[in-house]
Amino acid sequence: MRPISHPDPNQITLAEVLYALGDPVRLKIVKTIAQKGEQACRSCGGDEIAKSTLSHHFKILREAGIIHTEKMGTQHLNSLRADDLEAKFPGVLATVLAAATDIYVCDEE
Amino acid sequence: MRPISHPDPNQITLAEVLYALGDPVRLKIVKTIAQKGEQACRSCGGDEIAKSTLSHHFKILREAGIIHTEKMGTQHLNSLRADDLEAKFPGVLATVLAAATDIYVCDEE
DNA sequence: ATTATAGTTCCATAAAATCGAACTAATGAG
DNA sequence: CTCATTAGTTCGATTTTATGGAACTATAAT
Repeated sequence: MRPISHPDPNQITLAEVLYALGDPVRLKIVKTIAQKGEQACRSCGGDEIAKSTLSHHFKILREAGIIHTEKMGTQHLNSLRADDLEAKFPGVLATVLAAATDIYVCDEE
Repeated sequence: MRPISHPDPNQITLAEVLYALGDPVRLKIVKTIAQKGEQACRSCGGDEIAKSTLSHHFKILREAGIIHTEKMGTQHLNSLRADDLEAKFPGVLATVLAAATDIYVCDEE
């Protein structure tokens, strides 16, 4: 297992951020973290989606600079890089989250 | 050539909009229309990109509900559906456009 | 030590993007 | 009217990306 790497703020591009947000599953993950705080990967996705696919979605979000992933025991805690994003692309994450009314937050414990 | 169809406002989804915006070429097209008004397809894309690919990008934008395409003689005029988008997802398009400082507008005549 | 949990990685398949070439539709020149 | 031009679309082939199952790694708990 390779170490978890995150892009520097100056490596984050708008197109990549929007692309990462442009998927219902990832939008749901982001909204869940925004509303409920740090989340483990498994707490998003329900049973509908394969573990490997979920892992892939988190990778896309991480590489786009949207989330920060930290190892915590057996699980990975994911948080939003809200400050970095706000500094680079003011208002984008906030308006997107506000507009995501049709996306339901994950309800795992 | 099939007639040009556009989604109703109620068919427009946030994920699809963000996905459509999540590509440098399409972001450039949208920014160009926003800044310079209605544009023909060929006026965006320069020489780097194949005609068929450009056509595909316009289709993605159209199907996502971001642009409206109207036939005008031999060319197609594309305009932003800014009002529809603002009504559905307030602030999203505006903040994205404001954040797209690294995207250069097309300079064709 | 063994078992369980959380993720990742690998591999094969399915879906989407890209581009060249052939096509369609409207315009304009002769 | 016919022929050529311009603007886009559509088609088919190739490349890229997504998805999910199976095997693997790492930490924790019993």
